[in-house]
Amino acid sequence: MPTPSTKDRILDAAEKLIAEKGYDGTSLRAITGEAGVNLAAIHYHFGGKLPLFKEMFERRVGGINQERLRLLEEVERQAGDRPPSIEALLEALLAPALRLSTQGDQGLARFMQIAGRMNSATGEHVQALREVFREVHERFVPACQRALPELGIEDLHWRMHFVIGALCTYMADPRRIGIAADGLVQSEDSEEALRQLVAFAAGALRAEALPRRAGEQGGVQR
Amino acid sequence: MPTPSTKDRILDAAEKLIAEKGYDGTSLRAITGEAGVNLAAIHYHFGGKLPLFKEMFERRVGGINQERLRLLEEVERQAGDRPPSIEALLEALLAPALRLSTQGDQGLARFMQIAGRMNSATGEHVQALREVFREVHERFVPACQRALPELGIEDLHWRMHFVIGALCTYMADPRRIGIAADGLVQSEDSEEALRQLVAFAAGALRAEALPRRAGEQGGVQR
DNA sequence: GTCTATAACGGGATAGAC
DNA sequence: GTCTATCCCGTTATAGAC
Repeated sequence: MPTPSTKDRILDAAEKLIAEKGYDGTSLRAITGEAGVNLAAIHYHFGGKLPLFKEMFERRVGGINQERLRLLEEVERQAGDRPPSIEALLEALLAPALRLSTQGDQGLARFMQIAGRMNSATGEHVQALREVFREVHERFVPACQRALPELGIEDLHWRMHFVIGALCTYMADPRRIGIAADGLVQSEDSEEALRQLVAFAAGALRAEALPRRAGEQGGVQR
Repeated sequence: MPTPSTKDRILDAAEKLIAEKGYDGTSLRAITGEAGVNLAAIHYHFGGKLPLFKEMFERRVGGINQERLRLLEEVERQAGDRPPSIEALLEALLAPALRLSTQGDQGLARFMQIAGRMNSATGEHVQALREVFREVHERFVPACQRALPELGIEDLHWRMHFVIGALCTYMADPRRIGIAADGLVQSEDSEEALRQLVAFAAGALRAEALPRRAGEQGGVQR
């Protein structure tokens, strides 16, 4: 394989370091050190820290979201007129994110960490990139609605948000659940993670809504 | 009400700014500016940025976790010999976090944002504080196991992790779901959030595990 | 396209007067 | 307990040689 270009070396180094220390915690100098390039090279190729981050992010995210949409179309095609199964839809949404983090190179795994953290992070670098997921969101919500005709649209929005939250929390640190469970769980096996998360999310989406309570507010009796 | 002490003004200012810009994105100088105190006062009272963050965090987190444990004991007491309902357990875990963020002062709401973000953030300031939640975790997992005797302990660990992920994602930015749903959702009503998240998590925890697949890896047919 | 050198600034921390 | 002044370092960004 050919030696990566300077640009790619910078992108790879940024990916690695930002995965470890976050955007604010990673200096351009740290990146140049890791990449073995000069500080000025970053400004030459990217124009600054924020554009570098954007390009680093966009390099990866497109493929993942395209794969999600491709799988979604496949599920819908196979379903024909019948509503698709919610498990199949969830797998289309979740599998690319979970799977590409171990099938591809190490850079992809690091990128997934960054993406997972971005879901609940703050800062301008985050705001600039959040809309990249809008198309996926807007395609999957109606599809899930067809799969779950009994579920109100409000409830569905809440629940999709929670599902994404669970996904991103896992992605942000795939090892942590193994640590919390004292090694009882093979938390870095992406097929196991997918199996677990699909079962979890399908059960959650199929749950009956709880009744609204008459303002008593509190009390655990039930 | 008496004028808050310098120490409290610093803590309040740190809370506000870190909620907006994160730990790395908030400078001590920004905090002194917001609090109307001198830079040296921070070092005098706290000894540095990291100790300030720790004290800011510990000021709030203890009460929330104690409330969780108190509610858990109440649920277990009411259940007696019978296994408690999973909804009651989830409410004990989730209600303090969701409710205190709107019942208390604004500082509490900000704190909950920080805590939610810390769940999937990186950096040393995070690592230092993660163990504060261990006792809650270690008390709730067995309680949920009693409520769900059919669920394997491995599966339970995965699912509790996902539930916390959904909770923290909501806490990290309670308005975002309302934005994503185009105002269809009253996302800042903590009682509604509680109702939604308890229903979601109860359905998720009660779901049947999916079968392990025989290594075929991929394919959405089902 | 890559380098050195440096500008211009902001960061956390601290000494010492009051 | 609070202030000023300052140290020392790291930050992004840029000018200009090669």
